[in-house]
Amino acid sequence: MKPATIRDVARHAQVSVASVSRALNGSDTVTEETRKRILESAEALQYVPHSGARSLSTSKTNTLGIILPDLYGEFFSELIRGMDLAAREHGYHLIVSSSHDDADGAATAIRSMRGRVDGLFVLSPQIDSANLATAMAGRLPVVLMHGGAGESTLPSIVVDNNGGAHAAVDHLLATGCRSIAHIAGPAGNLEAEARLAGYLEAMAEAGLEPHVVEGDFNQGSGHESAQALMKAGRRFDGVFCGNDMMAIGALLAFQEAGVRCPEDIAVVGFDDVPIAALVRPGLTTLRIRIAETGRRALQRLVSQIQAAHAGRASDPVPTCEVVRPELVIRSSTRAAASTIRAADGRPSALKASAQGENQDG
Amino acid sequence: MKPATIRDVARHAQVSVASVSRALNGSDTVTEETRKRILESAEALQYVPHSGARSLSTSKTNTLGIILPDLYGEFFSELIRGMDLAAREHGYHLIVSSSHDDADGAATAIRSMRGRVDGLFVLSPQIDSANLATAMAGRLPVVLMHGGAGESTLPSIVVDNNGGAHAAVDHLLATGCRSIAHIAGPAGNLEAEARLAGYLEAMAEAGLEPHVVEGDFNQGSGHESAQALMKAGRRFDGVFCGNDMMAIGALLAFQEAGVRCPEDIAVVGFDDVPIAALVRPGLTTLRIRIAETGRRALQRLVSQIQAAHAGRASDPVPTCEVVRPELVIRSSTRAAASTIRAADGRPSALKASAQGENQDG
DNA sequence: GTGTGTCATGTAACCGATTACACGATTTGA
DNA sequence: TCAAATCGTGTAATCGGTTACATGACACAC
Repeated sequence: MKPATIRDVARHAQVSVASVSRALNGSDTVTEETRKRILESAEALQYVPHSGARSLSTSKTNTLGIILPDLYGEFFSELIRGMDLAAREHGYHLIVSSSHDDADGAATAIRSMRGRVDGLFVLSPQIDSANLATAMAGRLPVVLMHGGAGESTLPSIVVDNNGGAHAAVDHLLATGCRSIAHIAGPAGNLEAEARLAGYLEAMAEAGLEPHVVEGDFNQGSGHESAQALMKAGRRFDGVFCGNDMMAIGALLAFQEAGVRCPEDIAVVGFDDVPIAALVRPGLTTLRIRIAETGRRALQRLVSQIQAAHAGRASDPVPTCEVVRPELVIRSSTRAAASTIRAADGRPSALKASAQGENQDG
Repeated sequence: MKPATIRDVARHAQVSVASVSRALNGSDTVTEETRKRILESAEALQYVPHSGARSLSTSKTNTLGIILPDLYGEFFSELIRGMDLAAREHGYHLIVSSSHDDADGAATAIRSMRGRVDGLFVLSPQIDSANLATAMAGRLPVVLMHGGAGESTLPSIVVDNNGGAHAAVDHLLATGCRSIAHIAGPAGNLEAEARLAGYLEAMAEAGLEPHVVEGDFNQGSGHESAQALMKAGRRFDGVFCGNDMMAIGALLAFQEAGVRCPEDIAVVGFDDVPIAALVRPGLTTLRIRIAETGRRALQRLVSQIQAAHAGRASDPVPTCEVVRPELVIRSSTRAAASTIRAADGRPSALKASAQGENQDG
């Protein structure tokens, strides 16, 4: 009835527990014949090593934890997909804890994971969670993933939100826009703030007057903000939205008001969520290869763990890896001025759009 | 340097390890004063109990595993969100293993989780994985989640795909459609097959001639299948698609061909993914409360574990819980015939659409 | 034949928590 | 005043692996 232990297997195969352990872990010197006998016994008894016992003696759990914020949707699952694939290659399991919308919740989650993971990913769009992770995690290897600048004292992977915002504005400029507004994400969200900063910088560089409306990253707020823009005293010919969902809300608002996109106003989003390729007009946006980023994050964490295990405390200089978003041009923006003469259609935009239909690269 | 153990805490607080254990697990009788001293020592030493050691002596891991197929996107993250919330309430952690597109991969994942979880969720749209789970899991409590009929010998939660398909066809009939096609999901997928069966039954009941095109659940195949329908000898006034993504592909194909929806052809999807409310026209579909389903699945598994622990082997009759999808009417279908005379607009449809805009209820 | 080295295998200590049982101190009741 | 009950705390066995070290068999060299 009770699950078989290593001693049961040893008895059944008429060898010692040490031999069983050696045979099962492949490593040491065991005769081919005894190994075979042991494997057969293990099979016969349906033996499964007790991970707790193993982790007790090796002081490794082969498990990594992921602390996620409350943002759900495509981003979440894509990230985990990439991580999981990589984790399996390295022989790790993944424990997730999602829906932490505040720093306290994240702290509790981190605490409850300590002792059962070898390393931790912390995704914290909230401002102070970064420091918090430092405090909570103690000696646990951590990889931070957030959208702020690289001022953290921990190894991290960040999206170059600032650069992405720059690229968005530059693209709008290149397609002839001169009056460009920004629908920003919620204050206090690092990603949102970095994108806003990038927008402001790019506008300043171009010598143009910025105009910002604050949204909350949801579709509804994009809709409202777009209406606010249309009511504003000024006429805009381009909008850079803090993320795709708000951009889609804005597209709908323009459509309802009879404002044509991109003829009257061009729209750029951020993230390249799958919906972005499906709405009409297709949304020009900045793509982040999420699964790929997850994979890289995992490799970072694993090599950090190995380093820690090998003696070296950790990276002397915790490096901050940057993921650069990539501009995906679809029909919500006009073709760049330089290509507009090439054909009557919109060749480059169409091509980019078609390419954008398939997920992830 | 090394993490503090319970003995370190005991020494620091000048008590025995037993008292520390008791104080930390809340349960037993400990003087308020010693408890306080112990908690202080634990805090001072940054003590974190070793989960492996604990699991060794209690033979519990407080961890549940989730085996997921390769389907990614909203469904995945919503499900885990619901599960995770419930798991936290019950004091459980969640280990995920995703991207198992075949039975072998799932088997490997199940094997590698044995011994480190107290129970397992298996999501298996592939036909034979159900039996496979039985074989692999051994005495481990399992909750199966799939879309087939309830013939399994294990406790399971299934979506009533057949009934949902019925409802979709009935709705199309009620709005006046008489020539209804079905864009099916891939053969071999339980969900797809149950939806197809529901469609065929409903059509037979209505005495109508069915017409099926096979897709693969992706947007692209919906697009192609819709084109195939337009080229078919017959003219259709309604399409029921196996899922929302294919329905969206179909909507685009109709739009491109100048076929109006819902005037020329009405479209119904399945799943109610968030995009469904965002496309124009808003997609009428069958909503599954994914997060809620995840929460219920978790409670099932936990009570099963408790039952097993309390002595009873498991449910004598493994019950199969059914989740009934709910029809969400948006503007991709006409209003039902009975309400069409109520006003010139499309009151019931609009109302349902607005309601459908907010996620999950 | 004895010594030395190699190699497969066995013995037992250890990892860190839980908990049955033991123990001593105090309270309660007759 | 003594026996019994109650209560807080300590001691040590236990969970199931891993692994340093011990052991014994055998080969080879002298």
